[in-house]
Amino acid sequence: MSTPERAPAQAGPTLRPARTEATRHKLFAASMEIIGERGPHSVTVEEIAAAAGVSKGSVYYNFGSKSEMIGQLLRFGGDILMDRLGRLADRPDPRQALAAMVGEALDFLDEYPSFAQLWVSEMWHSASEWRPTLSRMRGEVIDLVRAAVTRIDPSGPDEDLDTLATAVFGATLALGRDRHSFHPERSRDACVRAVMRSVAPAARP
Amino acid sequence: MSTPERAPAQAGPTLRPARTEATRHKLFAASMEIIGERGPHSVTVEEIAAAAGVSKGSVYYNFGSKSEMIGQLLRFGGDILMDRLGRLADRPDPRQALAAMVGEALDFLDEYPSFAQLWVSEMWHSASEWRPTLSRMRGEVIDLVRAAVTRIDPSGPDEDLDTLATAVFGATLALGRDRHSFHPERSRDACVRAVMRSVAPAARP
Amino acid sequence: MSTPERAPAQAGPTLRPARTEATRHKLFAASMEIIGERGPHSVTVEEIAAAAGVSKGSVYYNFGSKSEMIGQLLRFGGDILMDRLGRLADRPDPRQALAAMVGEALDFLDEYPSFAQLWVSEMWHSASEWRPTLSRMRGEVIDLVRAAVTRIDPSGPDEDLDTLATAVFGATLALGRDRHSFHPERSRDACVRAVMRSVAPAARP
Amino acid sequence: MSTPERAPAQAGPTLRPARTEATRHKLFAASMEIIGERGPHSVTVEEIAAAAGVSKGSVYYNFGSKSEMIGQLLRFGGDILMDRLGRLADRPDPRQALAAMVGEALDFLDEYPSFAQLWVSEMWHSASEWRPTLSRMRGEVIDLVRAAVTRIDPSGPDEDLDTLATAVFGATLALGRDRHSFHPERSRDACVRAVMRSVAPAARP
DNA sequence: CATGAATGAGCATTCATTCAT
DNA sequence: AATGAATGAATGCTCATTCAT
Repeated sequence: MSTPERAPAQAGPTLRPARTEATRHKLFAASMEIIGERGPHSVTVEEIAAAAGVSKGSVYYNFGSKSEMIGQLLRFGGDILMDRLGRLADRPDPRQALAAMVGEALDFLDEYPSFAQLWVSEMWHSASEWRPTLSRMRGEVIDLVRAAVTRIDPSGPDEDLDTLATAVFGATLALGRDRHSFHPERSRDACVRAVMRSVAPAARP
Repeated sequence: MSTPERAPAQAGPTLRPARTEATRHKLFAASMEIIGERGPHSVTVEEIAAAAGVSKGSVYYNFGSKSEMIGQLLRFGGDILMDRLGRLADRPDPRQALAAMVGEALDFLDEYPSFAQLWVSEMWHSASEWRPTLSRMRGEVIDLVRAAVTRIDPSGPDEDLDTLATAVFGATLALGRDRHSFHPERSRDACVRAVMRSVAPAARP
Repeated sequence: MSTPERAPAQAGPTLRPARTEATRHKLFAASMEIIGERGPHSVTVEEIAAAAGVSKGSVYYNFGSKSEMIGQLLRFGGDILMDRLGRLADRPDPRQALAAMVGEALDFLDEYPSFAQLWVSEMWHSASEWRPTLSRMRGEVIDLVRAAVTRIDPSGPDEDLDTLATAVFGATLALGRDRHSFHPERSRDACVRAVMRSVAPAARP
Repeated sequence: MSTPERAPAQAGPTLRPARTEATRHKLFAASMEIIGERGPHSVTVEEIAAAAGVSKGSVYYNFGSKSEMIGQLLRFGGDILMDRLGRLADRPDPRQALAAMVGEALDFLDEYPSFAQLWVSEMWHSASEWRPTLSRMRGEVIDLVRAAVTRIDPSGPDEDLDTLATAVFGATLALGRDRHSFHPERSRDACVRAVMRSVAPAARP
């Protein structure tokens, strides 16, 4: 809204927007660091600004409000995740593709624990200020997982595929957060194996 | 802390504690209703008191602080869940036992959506005020699930059983919340089936 | 709005409302003192609270907002003025009645200079937050003046009586403020005489 | 203060000052428009700059501060009024001269309602930032009116003439603002007549 | 001359908590 | 056992002002 659009990269005029962009990234980085750990309500704008090395006023100049800033942070993080998962979706072997995606998701949850925590906390909040963004993010990830799951076993009704994708998603999310909070010793591979059991080849009776 | 212990149910002296107990339950009920929807930080003590039909002072008389009140609310809800899951743990068929527990958990998440949301939001919060309670609750549920999972397939290392239990737990939680927020039409059975795939009989190659 | 209604004056239950009433009056008195002199925007809630000897929170407990408090202050002051003018309206001699009202108004402007300043500043502000209150106050005073003017000389169209009443009102207001700001030496009588010239007996040619 | 003095109108060097002058007038026009309506404190420098189509920095380059800018605006408006009234002062018939001035003043208040509002709001403010300017403006106008009034009826002490001039001034101001805010239908002539009653020929008993 | 990103002191408002009744 | 008026520390936000370009 109050976010000025950048001019195309050129000499001279580019310098100012670059300054804005730098401030914004510093704020994203600082927010990622501290918001998730303590929750969006417990972290003050002043803390975020200080952590980013800018003034409180800069937050408002660049984002307009604390809420809007967190909203853009969510989009920012969601784009990173989608980008990383998207690269793995078209591996030839469908089971390997899903395993790679689960592993990548675990890595992401590991690298951005604060973002992950924020996401889990807010995703199913019916009254979250960031519902639209959160809802879209969830949808995109679920779609990606369902596509991978469908390639493994296309039989069965669509609803079941969606349900299974949600189960895979939830298991991965829980394992990722659990590794951070309660079981840092648990290996990435063990987690991937546990999740992949739900798409194991069916037993032939 | 400042919560006075009730005298054993007797005539006369019992009347006052009964009044206290009533106030307490009204507060639990009102909190469950609104805290989960809007988050513990966004809800004020005044709102909770108003929703319960008591005065703000009553909250402090009965619980000592907002934080302590939410802590007791968490224990209250956790006890209900553990009680309901515990009854199903010793069914003869291990697979049926786990399926029953997953189903029961889904029912619980459905009946207490606000509690469920509060739990998901706070469980992996490293700086949550209610970490000890939350941590214990998570541990108890995971233990129950791991026991059920172990009865189905005791082979493999302990860590893998724990990991699998966590995956089952996460999948169930995600499906329960998702039914509330995004897919109210999804059937309980479909969710149970999806979760149970991770403990499906292994394929014989 | 958030202003709790007082119980009828009785022993016991009356104490609490009395406390509220006392706080409110202290705040009115303090506001009268400082808001007019420096303008509503330049005075902070903290200053008002400090001047009244209460805490900042009390302002919000009792009035809900700074704006609402000033609105009630305007009503409070307007009621005093109307009450004082109203008592003089029915004097037998119409010219004496108007002169008394002008004099009383000058006294009022003298006793409550801050209220007077606030009134002059905001009365014709098209975007004032207190437009409705201000508009009603102006209407009531003008009505009173017009009635007095009409008793002196009922001839002529209604519009002219209204216009004349406004002229009398404006002249009185200006003289009252001018005495405060620029001419403290100017006598009350001289002011009344100047205003009364506009309702002087017409010359017989 | 930081306002650079313009070079005398010459070719070449005049271009830049012309640009400055244009910016300045755009800012005066925009300020007149919005400051009166919403009050000097409620309007931000950003809004004024945006309304004038210049940058915020330009305001500071041209005026040094918001306060100084409003001060110059007041002088600007005051000069226009004095200029217009001054032209009418020496009409042969003294009563016609005053009537013409009152009418002209009403026209001015009509054409510059925002300036008028700002003036009324601040003129009697004991702590106004623009006291000196405001005080001088008031003095000049009152002097003009008193001169006109004196020509009509030179008898009586000086104080009474001053008082009468203030009454005429106040009545005119109130009628002018009232026409803008509450009675747009009221005719200019009716207002002039009402004001002129205070200098009507005295009745011969 | 002009711009606009950045600043930080200042302010209205919120809300958990206290305590006299 | 309960109440509600009062508190004040904490916080989101505003806005006049600065300055590098």
